[in-house]
Amino acid sequence: MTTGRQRYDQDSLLVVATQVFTERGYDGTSMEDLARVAGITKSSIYHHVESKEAILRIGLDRALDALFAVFDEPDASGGRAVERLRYVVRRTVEVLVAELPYVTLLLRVRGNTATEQAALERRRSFDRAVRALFAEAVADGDLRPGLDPALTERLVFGMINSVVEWYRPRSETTVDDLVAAVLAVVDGLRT
Amino acid sequence: MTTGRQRYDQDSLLVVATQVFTERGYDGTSMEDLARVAGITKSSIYHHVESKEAILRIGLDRALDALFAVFDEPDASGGRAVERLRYVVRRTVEVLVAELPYVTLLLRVRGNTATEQAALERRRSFDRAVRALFAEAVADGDLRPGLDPALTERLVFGMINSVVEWYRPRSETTVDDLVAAVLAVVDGLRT
DNA sequence: GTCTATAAATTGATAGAC
DNA sequence: GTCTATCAATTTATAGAC
Repeated sequence: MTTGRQRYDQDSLLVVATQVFTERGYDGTSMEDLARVAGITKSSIYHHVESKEAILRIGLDRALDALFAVFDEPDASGGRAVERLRYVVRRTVEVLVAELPYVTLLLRVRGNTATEQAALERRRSFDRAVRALFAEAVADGDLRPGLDPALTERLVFGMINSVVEWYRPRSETTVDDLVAAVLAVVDGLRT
Repeated sequence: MTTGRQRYDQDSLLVVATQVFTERGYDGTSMEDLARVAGITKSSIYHHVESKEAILRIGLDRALDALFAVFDEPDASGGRAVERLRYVVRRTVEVLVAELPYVTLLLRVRGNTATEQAALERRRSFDRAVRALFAEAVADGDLRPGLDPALTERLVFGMINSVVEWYRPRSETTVDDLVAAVLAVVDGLRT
């Protein structure tokens, strides 16, 4: 809390807006709600952003960019799919926590607008990439035989995504605890 | 599709309304949207239900009643917590699929109204009961030592709940496939 | 059980002053 | 960068006829 009245630019406004969208839902938040929380008027908000939907788009892109960046990271897995998979799982959890409000926003999108539909398509693209890793790890014989790669990917990443529903930074559970618990589940699927 | 015009009572209207709420979100659905999909006017809807929020309440109660009923079911687990836990996991997945639209509605509630807050409180109560089972199973030495019961419960039931995001009856994946895949993950945590 | 008509409030967004 | 004032459209809900 700084002394004196808050003054906004697009970035600082995005922080507040994403927070409110995450708490009440995008559709459940009116521009008036947003203005009240931000401590400015609706008009002032429109000075920084084109529309309510534009705020959503910026927030969603931030989450998606961060998630996709994981795939461009080099890792020391030595080419084994199951190790690459563990790396992607670990980093996805870390990104999810680091960008918690934005990833939460992303995971709650329903596809009601073109902006939301575009975000959902990028999400599906991410899932497909992870699914390929599961399939490869099963083919390598590193995950239990008979395990359905697509189904398992949905369950494991559904589990990871569910973290946004309860995890709060500064709680007793550290990110490393979280990563360890998630990897414990994944390792339970190994041969 | 029956011949002739659809005529509604509260139950048949609830089916349509829950479907639309689930697709677009409760806040993202207007009574006009609902009327259009149902093929009747807004006024007609108010003949069957008191308010938009009342529809939500009925749907949420249906999901919560079905989930809590699992705990009242007798099972042949012989008193061992880990077996009781497997039973609850299996039945929760089955109930989730059987009452898919209502459970989906429940899992998307944000707490914006008193109705939603009451539903969230009942959900937390369900989670506490499951968490106790995890704790007991760890204490019995039937789940990996060092495993955090509360954290693991959140991850496992987050995984289960995530099923509403993609599972559709009549798909290739049967309920039994789904239950088997979820139990495979749980069994990976056993000693 | 459904309709037309309408009310009262809220919504996303703009004009223009400071 | 923020404000007051305002708009047009939409929203939840009601009155009363058939």
